[in-house]
Amino acid sequence: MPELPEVETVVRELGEKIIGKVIDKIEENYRGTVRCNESSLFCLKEKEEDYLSHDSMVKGAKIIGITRRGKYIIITTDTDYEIIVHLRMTGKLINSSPNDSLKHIRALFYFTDSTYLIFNDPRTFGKIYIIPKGKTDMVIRSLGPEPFSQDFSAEYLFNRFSKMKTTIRNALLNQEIVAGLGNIYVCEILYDSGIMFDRSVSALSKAELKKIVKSTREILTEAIKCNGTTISDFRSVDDKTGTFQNFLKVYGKKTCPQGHQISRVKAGGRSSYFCDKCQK
DNA sequence: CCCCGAACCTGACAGC
DNA sequence: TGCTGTCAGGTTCGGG
Repeated sequence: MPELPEVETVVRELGEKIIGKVIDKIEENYRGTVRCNESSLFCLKEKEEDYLSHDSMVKGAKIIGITRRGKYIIITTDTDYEIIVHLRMTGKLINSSPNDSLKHIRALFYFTDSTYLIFNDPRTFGKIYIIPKGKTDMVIRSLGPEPFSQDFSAEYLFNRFSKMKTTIRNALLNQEIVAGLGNIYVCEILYDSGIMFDRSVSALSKAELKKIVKSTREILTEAIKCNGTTISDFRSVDDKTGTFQNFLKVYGKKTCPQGHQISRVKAGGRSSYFCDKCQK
């Protein structure tokens, strides 16, 4: 469930359920999922000597808030620590008891009221970070502006793009430029903007950048209303699915709404879908 | 310094 | 049926 609208949906739904609960412990079922050592927080593979017990950091912590920054979920507590979750490709937070349908539980929150929060993640890319308050910036420091903030504007993009030599697709996927976009929404945004994915950023006009900013906000707004996009659903019983996949115009499609053939190329290691008639 | 491909993993699916 | 190859919503690392 990985791009901004999906993360936003998780945050909204989870907030109602877990705020006020007190953590008894967080169990790690797959080594490296729960990170609390600052020196190895972001390492792809946690080294044996970096492993640190987090038991004392979370025991008795009361959850007082849950918010989002980019694709990161930030759970605040009444202790000196915050819990930050990144779902990566296949991570899911599920507010239910462990059961046989959840075959890839990588971490498990035990609450004092005998309920659970399950972190299920087949591909094991997802991570849970336990970080002292105030050091949260370590995780999030490099993120660009939120798409809905004033800071994300045509003017901003124009300034940043002037020094960059990459494509608009790669730039929008870069979380340091703007936080929260992923492959699906970038494809949709560029189609809606009428801009070809491989255009060089420094060659884009202010009018085109304005269109990108507008399309980004419109598409994300609609997707959030739909509770996000659900693709290739190997989902479990009680995690709800989004419906924005019904409104996708190019991602995973054969033809665009104008009836033109959709093309697909590998770019930056992943598929880019586009219409060469609608996008220039 | 910037950029891209590989790496980190498991599962689904198409084709033979 | 069972094998092989490809693909998947993300980020980090290392080589060019």
